[in-house]
Amino acid sequence: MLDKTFSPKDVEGRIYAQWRNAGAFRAGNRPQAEPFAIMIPPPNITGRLHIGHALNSTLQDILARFERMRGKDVLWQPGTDHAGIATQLIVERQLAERQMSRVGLGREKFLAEIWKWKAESGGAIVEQLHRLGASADWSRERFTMDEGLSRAVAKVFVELYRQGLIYKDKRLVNWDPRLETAVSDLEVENIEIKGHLWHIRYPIDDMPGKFITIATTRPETMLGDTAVAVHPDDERYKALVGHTVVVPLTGRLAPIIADEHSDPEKGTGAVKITPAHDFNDFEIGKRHKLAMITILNKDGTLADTVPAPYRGLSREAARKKIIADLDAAGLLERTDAITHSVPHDEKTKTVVLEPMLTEQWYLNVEPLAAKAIAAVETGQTKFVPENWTNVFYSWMRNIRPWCISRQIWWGHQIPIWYDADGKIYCAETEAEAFAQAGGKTLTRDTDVLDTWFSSALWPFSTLGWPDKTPELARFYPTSVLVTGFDIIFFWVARMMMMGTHFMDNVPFRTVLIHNRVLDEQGAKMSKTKGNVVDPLTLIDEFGADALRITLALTAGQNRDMRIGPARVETGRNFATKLWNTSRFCEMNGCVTVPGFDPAGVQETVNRWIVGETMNAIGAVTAMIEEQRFNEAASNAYHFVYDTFCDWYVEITKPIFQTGTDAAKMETRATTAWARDQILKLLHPFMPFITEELWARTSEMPRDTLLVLAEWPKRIEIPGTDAANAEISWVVEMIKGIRSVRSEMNVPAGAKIQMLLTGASKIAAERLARNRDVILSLARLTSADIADAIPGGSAQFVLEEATVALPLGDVIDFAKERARLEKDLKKTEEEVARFDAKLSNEQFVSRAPEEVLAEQREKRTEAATLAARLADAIKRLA
RNA sequence: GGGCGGUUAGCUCAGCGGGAGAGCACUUCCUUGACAUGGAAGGGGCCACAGGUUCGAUCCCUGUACCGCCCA
Repeated sequence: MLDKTFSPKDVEGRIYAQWRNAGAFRAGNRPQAEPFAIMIPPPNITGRLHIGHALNSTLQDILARFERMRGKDVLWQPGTDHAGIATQLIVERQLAERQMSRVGLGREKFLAEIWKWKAESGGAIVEQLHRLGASADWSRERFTMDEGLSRAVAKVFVELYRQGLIYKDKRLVNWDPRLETAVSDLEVENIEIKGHLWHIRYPIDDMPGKFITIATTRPETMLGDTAVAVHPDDERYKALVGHTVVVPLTGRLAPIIADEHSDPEKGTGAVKITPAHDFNDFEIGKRHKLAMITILNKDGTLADTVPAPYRGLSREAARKKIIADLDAAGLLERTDAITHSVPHDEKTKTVVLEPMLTEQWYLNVEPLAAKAIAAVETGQTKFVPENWTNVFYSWMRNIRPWCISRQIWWGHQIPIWYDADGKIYCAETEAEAFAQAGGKTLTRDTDVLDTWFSSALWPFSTLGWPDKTPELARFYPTSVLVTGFDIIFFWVARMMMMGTHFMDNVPFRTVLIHNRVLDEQGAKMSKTKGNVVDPLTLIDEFGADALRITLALTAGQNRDMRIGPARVETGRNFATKLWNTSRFCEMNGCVTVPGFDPAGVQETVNRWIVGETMNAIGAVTAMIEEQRFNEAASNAYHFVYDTFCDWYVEITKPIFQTGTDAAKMETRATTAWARDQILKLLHPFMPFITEELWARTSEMPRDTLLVLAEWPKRIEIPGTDAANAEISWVVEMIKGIRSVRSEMNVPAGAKIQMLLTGASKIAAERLARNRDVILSLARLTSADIADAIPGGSAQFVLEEATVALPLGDVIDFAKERARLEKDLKKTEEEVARFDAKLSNEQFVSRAPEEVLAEQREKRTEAATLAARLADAIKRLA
């Protein structure tokens, strides 16, 4: 006997182990079947499961379980990435606590420390995915720093190098002065902060007493100024172009140049140019062949290239001193308070990044992007929803060279070696490089590659590339990638480029972009705000199934979704309902009958639920196929809750109490069958509870675990339409009676009589067949056909007939009249609306015939109802 | 500045050319033999605004306002 409620925490761990022991998640078990592959967007090893992962993984799992049940050979490829910067940061911090440092340890020992950390803490997120029920093939779990994946990285680098697409260049990069490494453009977060616009006078060298005033938000960079620029058409400054200024505090002479970049509307219209510390200025510097003076050390302090008083100062201190010094010199004209956006590091959002002139490795991604764009244009890869295609295009069409080197140690070290003369050798292995160099002494480039470089290879490196493995042949291109819109640039774009370039085929057929998860108030979750919803807490409190079905129900076609405990309660309540309805089935002896044929049932209510179940199967299947998860979940939810629990189970209760043996037997079998279909339909959304019920609702051991059971198929069953008409009639009858009872304040316990007048032969037969159900669910003592309606009756109209409830003294005539008149008024308004439409010549002549017929039909129905209501009111008097 | 999304019941959202829907919240009633993590019955909406297309617009088009996101 099932317990009264479902206890997720007692079940989830056991069931998950059962699935894994059965090898249920393994790919490759069905060599004859159609393959279906999903690549997990690898979470990074420093990560903890957040609600976004929970949504992402739930959707992938729904697809994986659905396709597995449909008989496909499913590969859901799991794994993690090494998160170069984040991981190094964590381990460095831990070393600092032990009074140790990265540099102190040296590269080799430091890397050993990271591997040690990875072994201890790097698997947390994987464990958390297990708790969610993720049915990934863990036997194939990969890590971007694995031997095989590292080999893929080396091979890709070498090939791209040989193709001339990877090159070294000295240009501006976004520099993180705390980590002392270059970071990607995408890892820069521009944050609006309050600052100042300082107006500074630059004396003109050959015009004593004359100044040109520039405006800047970063006065400290003036120490690296090598020009002042004005717009060529700016009349105010035309005469000054070609003259020279003396850059204050440095005494350096710098030309006043004309360049379209200067915006006459902004500031004073004259801008200082610091080519080594500003992206725009860098371009201007190149155009005008200006000197590029780097004034910062790698740690962000001022370098020896600046005048002595400022050397070694932090950027902040230097700014303060410079402003004070300018002020003292009478060169500070004005200070405006403004807000402007300042580049910060994405991780901590506390470090101001600097454009720095450094030598880095770049990948010329333009030719790769062209292939990726073409693949989307020709429909080889589709974005769902489609409008994300434009986001992809706009990024790809404006793509810039990708700076792939990082000045850190944790990651794939760049496969480049230098000899004593600085000659470059690029090879997949050290031995190969030595061979190339003819045995010369070589030193390896100390930089590592951007983490995304290896992530970009994920769809094929995890399948064994560069080896020609069977998995690669079978599962590439993968079926669908499920991810959030925030990483279209980061990851999707890069996988598309590497996939099309190296595999000559797209990495995935569909890119499914899901919602971004906000908190219950609609705010972006962040640690600093403290509004992070922890999925594990939700799982502890409500169960993984409750969280999953809630996520699925909420995952609509809009951009955001909100999640919090209050919402997950809905899912938990649904799980309880499912549990208890199964418990009810059990108590009434509903056990699965082998070979049960749903087409063979005789009882109307059974034929009806068979038809409804088929409809639900059709709808849920179609909606998952269309990747409309909320629609799929919602269809399943309402079928189970409304159709099965609220009506089917209630209608069959009298059969179990007073029905014939044959009716009981058939109803038990049908109930068990419908319940089994429900467990299957819900399995992708709520795998734990359905698996548990699958096992516990069967007297005989099941042939298979539910996870491997066959997805139900929708079949046309003859006679379900008639059954549906009859049960709908019964339901309307019961609802009508309940409604009148409630409005007339008939006590819930009081049993009353019902008389059906004006009934057709069909209605009379329906009443006879379903009398027990109606008596029970509407709480009646009798339900009979009558010729006339007794006085003191409450009434309502059911199709051609009128239902009368002789309430005698109980009835409040004024109230009853008001109730009927309200209905009548509504119905008459409806009739009037249809009349207006149907008397519109334009409508009658232009609307399609079927619409016209439909409107006439509806008009007739409404008119009939109105007439009956009018009769009912007349009888009251 | 460029691009994209949103504006529907108190809240969160579905719907998307021919009779306004769900969940939660709210009101009333119900310790009915699966379930109070439950059941029954209700109240509540000029579908942001203004034009246009159409026989007909919450739905399509244009514009406006406001909110949000991304990019510069």
